[in-house]
This record gives sequence, C-alpha cells and structure tokens, in this order.
Amino acid sequence: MLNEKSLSVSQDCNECPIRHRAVCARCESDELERLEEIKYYRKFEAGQTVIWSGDRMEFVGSVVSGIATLTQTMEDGRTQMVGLLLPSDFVGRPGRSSAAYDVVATTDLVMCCFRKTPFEEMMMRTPHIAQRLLEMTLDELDAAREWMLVLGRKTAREKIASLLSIIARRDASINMRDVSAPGERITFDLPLTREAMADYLGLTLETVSRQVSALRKDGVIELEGKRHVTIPDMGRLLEEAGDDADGGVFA
Amino acid sequence: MLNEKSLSVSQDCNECPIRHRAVCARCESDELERLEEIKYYRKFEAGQTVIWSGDRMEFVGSVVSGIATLTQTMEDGRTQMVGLLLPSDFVGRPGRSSAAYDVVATTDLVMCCFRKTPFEEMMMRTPHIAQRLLEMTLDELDAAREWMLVLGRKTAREKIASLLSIIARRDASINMRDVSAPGERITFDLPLTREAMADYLGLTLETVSRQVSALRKDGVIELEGKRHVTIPDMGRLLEEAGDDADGGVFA
DNA sequence: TCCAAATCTTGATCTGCGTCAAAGTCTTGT
DNA sequence: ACAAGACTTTGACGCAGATCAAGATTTGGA
Repeated sequence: MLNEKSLSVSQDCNECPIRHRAVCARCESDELERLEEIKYYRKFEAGQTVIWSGDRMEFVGSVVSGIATLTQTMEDGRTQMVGLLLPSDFVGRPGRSSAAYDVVATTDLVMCCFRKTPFEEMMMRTPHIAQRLLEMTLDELDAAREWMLVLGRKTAREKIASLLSIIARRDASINMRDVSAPGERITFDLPLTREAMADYLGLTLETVSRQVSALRKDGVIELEGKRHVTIPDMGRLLEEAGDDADGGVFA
Repeated sequence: MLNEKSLSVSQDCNECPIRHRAVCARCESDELERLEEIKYYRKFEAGQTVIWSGDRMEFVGSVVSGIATLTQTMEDGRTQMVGLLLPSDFVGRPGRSSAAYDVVATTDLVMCCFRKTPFEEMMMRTPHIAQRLLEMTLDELDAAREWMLVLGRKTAREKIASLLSIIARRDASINMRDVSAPGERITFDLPLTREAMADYLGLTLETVSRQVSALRKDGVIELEGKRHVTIPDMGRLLEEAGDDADGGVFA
C-alpha cells in the first residue's frame, strides 16, 4: 500500500525540520545522536496516500518538502479536510497506535520519520521534546479553531479569501518573504485542486470555482493558468476574508 | 470585570482535576507541594465572562465544576463557539500571554487556577507535566478536528444529533455512567441555550429549535421542559448524527 | 404574586449554495 | 503530436437553512 522509498540517512539534516524546530535547539548532543539513529526519510508521489485512517501507525515525523492533507470521510463519502501539512509540520501522535485521519500527499512529498516506540521512549527521557511538541500542538489547535470559525460562519467568498490568505502567509514564511509589507504583490502556486479546496472549505468544487472567478473579476486576485495566483493587495484580501486587515486571525 | 472570589486553598484537592489528571499520577511529592503553593480557585456565575479575547492571561487552570465555552467573534458580530469546557478540561496556554478566545461561564463555574509564570517554570522542571499537557492538547486537537467535519459537512439535523451525543457521552463519563450499554435510557440536562447550541453548530437558533422539535417528533429524543433530555436509544441517535453506531467518532 | 425580560417555538418567505448538466482546458503517456 | 483522462468553468434550477415576524413559555426580581 505504501510505495515509499527510504532516503539515505546521511542526507543533510538541515532538510529535516524536526531537528531544527522540535529538537535541536535545546538538546544535548547524545540525544541528537539517538534521534539520528531512529530517523529515516520517506518519499511519496503526488496523490499517494501516506496512511489510511485506522491503520496502525508505526512512526511519527514531520514534512520536509511538499504538501499533505489530513482528511476525514463519512460512510456516505462526504469528505472534510481537517489539516494542511506544510514543511515543518508534525504528523502523528505519541501515545496513539492507529491513525485518526487519512493522510494524503497532494504534491510530491518527503517526510522525516522516527519509529514511534523509540521516539516515545526518547520523549520520556528528554523533556524539551515534549515541551516543543506541546508548543507545536497548541499552535495546531489554534489553527483548527480558527478554521472552525471559517467553516461555521463564513460565506463561500470569505472562505476562499481565507484559504488564499493562509496559503499566501504560509508560503511566504517558508520562503522567508514578508507578506505584511504594504503595497507588496504576493505570488504563489496553489498546491490544491478545486476539489481539495472544496473539501477544506466545506463547499462543492463548483462553488469554489465560481467564487475564485468572482474574486478574479473583482480584482482581488489575479490568475495565470489555474494555479498561479498573485495578490495585488493583501489588505484587500484580508478584508474579503472577514479578518481585520492588520495581519489577521492567523498571524 | 471579573467578579471572582478565591476559594480557600485548603479546599479538598479531590475537586481539582488537574491534580489528578495532569500532575498527580506521576509526580514527586515536593512537586505537588510547589503546585499547591501557586494554586487558587475562582468562582464565576452563569453568564459571566472569564476572560476576553486579547486580554492579558495571567493564569492557566482547569474546570472543577460547571461549564464554560470558548468563542470567537467577527467584527460584524458573527459568533462561533470553538470549544466546550467541561470539568477536568484545561484552559490557557503556557507560552502565550494573551487569550485567543472569549471564555464564558454558561453555568455557575469553579476553576482551579495556577499563576502562569510559576506554572511555566514548574513545567520546565517537571517533565511529566508537559507530557500530560501534550496528551490533553492532542485530545483537544482531535475533538476540534472532529468538529470541523460536523461544521463543514453535516446537515442541521446531523449537527444537533452530534451535539447531543457528545454531551450525553461527556455527561456520562463525568458521572461514571455507561453510555454504550444497549437498551439503556440516557438522561441529562442540556447545559446550553438554543442560541449557544446554534453558535456551536454554525446554525441559527431558529434552525436549532426546529431540528430539536423534529428529533422529538421522530422519537429520537424525549424532552421534559426545554432542557431535560432523554435518549431512549443511543444507537439511533448516533445514526442520526451520521457516525457509525459503534461508539462513534468521539469515542 | 405579578410583571418584564429572556428564552423558545412556529410560520412565511427568501437566498446562497448544492445539484445536475455540458462544454472547455489542461496534462500525460505513447 | 495526439488522444484520453483529469481538472475546471459556466449555466439552469432546486432546496436547506437563513431571515423576518409573531406568539408562547419560562425565569427572575420587586
């Protein structure tokens, strides 16, 4: 089911965000050594499922490059995306043995994985890891709650604007660009199909398509092809999203 | 703004869930002593706001008794509840100095609080606290994501059934009753007004009222007065919620 | 006890988004 | 380069839930 290939363990650690973000900063070198031992890389192609909901989950890890989604599905096929995993995001749950969601690679994807049991043992011995994971999980919880407002109370147009502004912001932070500079034109590639956007926003793909067209017609966004977006005025987009213009809810 | 009264510190610790759930189980006695020193109780009346979004947050804590809600509000007044805090739930975020949501007591409420800075220092020194908080936060994240499916993809009727089944389950677990016993009639008081239910479900209060009436007419629930609910068949309710009947998504 | 305010129910009507349908445009493999 | 499939756009129409409105019931304070 999982056609992954392991990458060389000797691959440069700078590419592994968990080293940087979750562990490195405050750990002793022997702990880093131990982490190194249980670390491995996995590669997935666009469209591949990383893990199915309910599957036994034998690793935790984080996204090195590419984009993955967390999705829930009802018996009758209705689908809701509950998370968007960009580089540096953590996947998996220490203390839980089976996956709660489908994880799907939407682009080619590289993950940095740790075997779960050794990782958990290490977490027990290394306080900073649990503290760092707590911090990351609280951020995710905030993002999930912000998204509840989007899903429960925003119109289709506001939903699209919210999604675009999140992607713009996260894309900018990955590439270390500044999204809040006034007058700046922001440009990025949409990493999601219209259907994936619909699943994230609780809409149909037709409605997504219509609202994207409407935002383009109104000059809020510009499109080259279907995927390349430029945002001439970030403040305007945030207004359309229903957020206050000063950096917004997801700051 | 906060008309709280501190309760005696000598109040029986059995009433303070964080002692049990977050700290006690694995801590040394001197750590418990230190926690005891920074602990205090606060009482709120139904309808009082515990803290406003954006306020400086000088404590973390957990609910001892009563019910509180976390809500977000847009500038134009649209409101979305993003969390329901029942006894034992943790509030606040180590490492963040201002509140991200309004916290409102919907019934009379007692909270067990810890001053934030000493709590954070203690967390640094006491690995089990961060580990326990991580576990609790991951549970909350799962609950938030389950709720995203409710908000994004369920019909009004399914939303009401989902809310009732969650409340039934949580109420049962607080009172140590078994909700999954087949044939068992389950009874509880709704702790939320129709408007609060609407804010949680992303609906209007009129729609909530209509769907509650419809579920009653169809025999899925029984009502005495407006608030006292009995569920003659939990499996039936879970079907109406769109969950699989075997314990459901929130198990 | 009684009045006023809060909460809840129900009805009539409206509308944003879903559904169904068809055609257009990219992508990919040969 | 071309064909087949995947993805996207656009149109016509219907419906679930919102909105507006009027009462009914419950709650709480004087």
